[in-house]
Amino acid sequence: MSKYLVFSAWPYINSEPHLGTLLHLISADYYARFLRSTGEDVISVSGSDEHGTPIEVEAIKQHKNPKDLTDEMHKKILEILNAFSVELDNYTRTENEVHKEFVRDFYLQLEKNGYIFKQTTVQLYCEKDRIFLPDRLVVGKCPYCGYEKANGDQCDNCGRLLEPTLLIEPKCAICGEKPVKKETYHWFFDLPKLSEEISEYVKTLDENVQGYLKSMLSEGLKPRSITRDNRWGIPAPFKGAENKTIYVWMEAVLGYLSGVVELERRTGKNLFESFWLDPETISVYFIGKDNIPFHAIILPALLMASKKGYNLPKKIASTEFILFGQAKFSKSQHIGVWASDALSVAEGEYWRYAILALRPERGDSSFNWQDFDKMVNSDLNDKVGNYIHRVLMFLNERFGGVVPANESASKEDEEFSKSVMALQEDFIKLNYDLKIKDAVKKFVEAAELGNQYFSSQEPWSKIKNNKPRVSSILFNAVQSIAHICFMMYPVMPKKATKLAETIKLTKTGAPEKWETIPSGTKIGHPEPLFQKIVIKY
RNA sequence: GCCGGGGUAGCUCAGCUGGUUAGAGCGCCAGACUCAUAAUCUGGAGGUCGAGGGUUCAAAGCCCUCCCCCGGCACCA
Repeated sequence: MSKYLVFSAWPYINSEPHLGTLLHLISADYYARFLRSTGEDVISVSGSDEHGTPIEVEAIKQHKNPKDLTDEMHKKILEILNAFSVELDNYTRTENEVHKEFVRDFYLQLEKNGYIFKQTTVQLYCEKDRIFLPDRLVVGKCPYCGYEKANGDQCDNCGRLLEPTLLIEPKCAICGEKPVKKETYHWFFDLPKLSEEISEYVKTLDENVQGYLKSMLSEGLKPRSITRDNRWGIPAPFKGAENKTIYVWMEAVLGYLSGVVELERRTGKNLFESFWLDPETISVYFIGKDNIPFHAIILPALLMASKKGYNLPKKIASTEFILFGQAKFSKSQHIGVWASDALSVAEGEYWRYAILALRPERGDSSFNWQDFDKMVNSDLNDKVGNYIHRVLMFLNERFGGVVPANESASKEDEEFSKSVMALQEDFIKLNYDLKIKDAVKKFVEAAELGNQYFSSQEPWSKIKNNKPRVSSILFNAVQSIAHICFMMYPVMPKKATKLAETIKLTKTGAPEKWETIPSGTKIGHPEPLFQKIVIKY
């Protein structure tokens, strides 16, 4: 048994989450459930990332207080997570007091350790909105192609990288007024000081992750500013920084720690020290590729700089993007699938299967409704659901719902049980290797084997003259369902739990033996586990 | 421009430490069965593996050149 910290990237809650955001939360929930079902010691944490400029801007647009806005959004997220059966040990938010206190203490410690310095910079400022504008929030005419709506950091039309000062007729993206240059000062994290340690550390990560960091590392790490002139955020703890807040990213990543502190206080168990300070703890981070620098460089560097001996990220399970057809999900262009759209089409657990089976572990993967239709109606309903149902109905009709004895075993039975057990072993190994996309499909493959077995053995015709043989067939078919149930659990916990109740499967762990449901067990009345859905597309 | 990922059957993808006639699912065509939510099972057709060159007894896989798509390039979270 090992200790595991399972984390999902914290969703930034300026808008409703879409499939891509849900992917990490569902992956983390899946993985935590899998690990626990095999007997590991697991803590899973995530939360709403709710500070920073985009939310402040959104609040200005909606004429709301940022806190009221994120209160609403956080509540909505909790409902969404519930609908997708995501039950982490602690899903919290960056507005919680434990987090704020933790972050302030953490940065004071870094200052004490000599990793913080102050520097003056010049930025664009909107006098009307009283806000410093990040590059992206400045729009204007591209000096290269003349595109009117170029952002301060990049022109979407010609793709060139820009500086806000290069824009012709720069305007504030919020109100359209012309911004002014204004001097300000910020506190910086001295990342270069840790260059060597970070370079060494990065070598312990997946090659895929290293690829994304190559250019960053070869160009040399640069200091990273910790503070912002925003009003909405955690007040910076440094002397003279009373009117500054901490840059969202630099505080949100610390939620992985504060979330465990919070959990510890709630449960009264010694969790923080036990998990976070144990170098043997296996920490797994489910994130998108866009978050790699923060998780593979900034977070470890912060942890190193604290000199507390915190567990550095061990496995960064980053994924590529889920595309909608050929296009990237886009809120402004209404491309993609958002949580509430998804739930109006199918229940959350169907989506868990679809999203995990689509996990873009290798390259970008693309979502389309035809495939989703197939995954739900064919994989889940026709193959898995129908296999379970046909077996249990047969058992009900011919054996009064009582699992018969294995009276007349045959070579085919043995082959079948071996194949299913092999699938289960694959399933376990793939999960430990974080090949979730493949692991998730194993219960469907098991049901396919079951359907083949059942069809080839034809118990419905043998029942006429060879009942002992039929007893064995049903015995084996029922056992296979127990194994399917185990593999299905992390994917669709509620469905699997319902199935477990029906077949009287009491043990929750991996069935070690083929014979998991003893002969003589009276199973419950079978109800179809899945329903077909109708999708308009 | 630099860095990274990708380009394999109509579609979605696997295979990529080089080695039998390149695989799966869906879709399509044909057949079987009736226990089951008309579900299932069996068989078939279909690809010069982005382009060209090279290394090798042997390349989808390694090397070189080029083309196309996506992402990153650090005060966007």
